[in-house]
Amino acid sequence: MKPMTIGRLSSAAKVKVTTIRYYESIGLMGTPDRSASGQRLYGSVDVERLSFVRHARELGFSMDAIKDLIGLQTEPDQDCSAVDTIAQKQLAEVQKRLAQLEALERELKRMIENCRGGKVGGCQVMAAINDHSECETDKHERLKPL
Amino acid sequence: MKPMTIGRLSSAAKVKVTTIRYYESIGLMGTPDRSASGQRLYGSVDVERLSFVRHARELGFSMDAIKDLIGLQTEPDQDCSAVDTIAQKQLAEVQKRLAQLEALERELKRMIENCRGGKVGGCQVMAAINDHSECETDKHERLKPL
DNA sequence: ATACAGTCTACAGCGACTGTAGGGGCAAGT
DNA sequence: ACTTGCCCCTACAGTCGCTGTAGACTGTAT
Ligand SMILES: [Zn+2]
Ligand SMILES: [Zn+2]
Ligand SMILES: [Zn+2]
Ligand SMILES: [Zn+2]
Repeated sequence: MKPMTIGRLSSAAKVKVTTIRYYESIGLMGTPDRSASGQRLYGSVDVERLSFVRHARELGFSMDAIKDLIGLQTEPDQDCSAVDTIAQKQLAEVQKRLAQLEALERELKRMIENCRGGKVGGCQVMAAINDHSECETDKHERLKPL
Repeated sequence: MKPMTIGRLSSAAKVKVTTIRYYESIGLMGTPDRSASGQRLYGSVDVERLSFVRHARELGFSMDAIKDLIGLQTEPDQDCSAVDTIAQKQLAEVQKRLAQLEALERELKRMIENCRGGKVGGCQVMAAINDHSECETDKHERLKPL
């Protein structure tokens, strides 16, 4: 149960040192104990918490959603429907993005297939970017990070 | 052929006024003429160029790629293979992101299906986020914006 | 004792915008 | 001529989730 420094936590949880400090700054990791010289000290509970955050990020959850999930984790007697709602929202986001990207894939493929080479002036890829008429226009919503 | 103000260009090309000024600031739109009082003045060629940029953005191309495409557009006698290479790279990006998101979808679905309700302490969604062992780990690369 | 790796704070930068503050301009209606 | 109200201008801060940098200090191994 001896405390570990931020570097050890970093390799245990596979989250970069700078990212851990960033998470602390946005209130995701609480304020750790400090050694006499001011170094942050962590325990195994922090490894778990940080691994949880990492996996949630890998699943595409926003920091806000993760804050909510961590809040719920500390109240294990509450009904889990709040958790499931967050996960379902995330699934819906992922599926929406999938639909958008599938449309992009079709459009890009079509553009590339139509091009028979030659000069830029006659390139079908260029023409297709210039011309919106072949779009699945409703799929051209803003692509946000996910 | 009378010039239009930035607002007219904005509605003609469906790109926000602030975004047009931003594109100018990063060198994507050249430096427009100005009226005596300093207002930007555009012509129909700018509508086309800006629409091209918008469609390329909607297709997920980065600003750097779009700069390259615009550069190529002004040399219509070159071979179009450079264009096609950019488009193929973009398609590859889209397909990579699709694979990642499909893995996320499967993982989220499985988590949600496994949850039988009850308290947070026993929630399978929480458990699955805590436990990486059921992951398609290789699909957990960083999700970058696209 | 010295070298080297790790840690500290504070701040700037990324991409692709969006929003705000505080001003000036322009056409139509009265 | 004057007012109303929208349009335009610049310059800068904020968004998200980090990442990188600078410069100083600490901890450990040889
Ligand atoms: Zn081509
Ligand atoms: Zn399209
Ligand atoms: Zn549940
Ligand atoms: Zn996973």
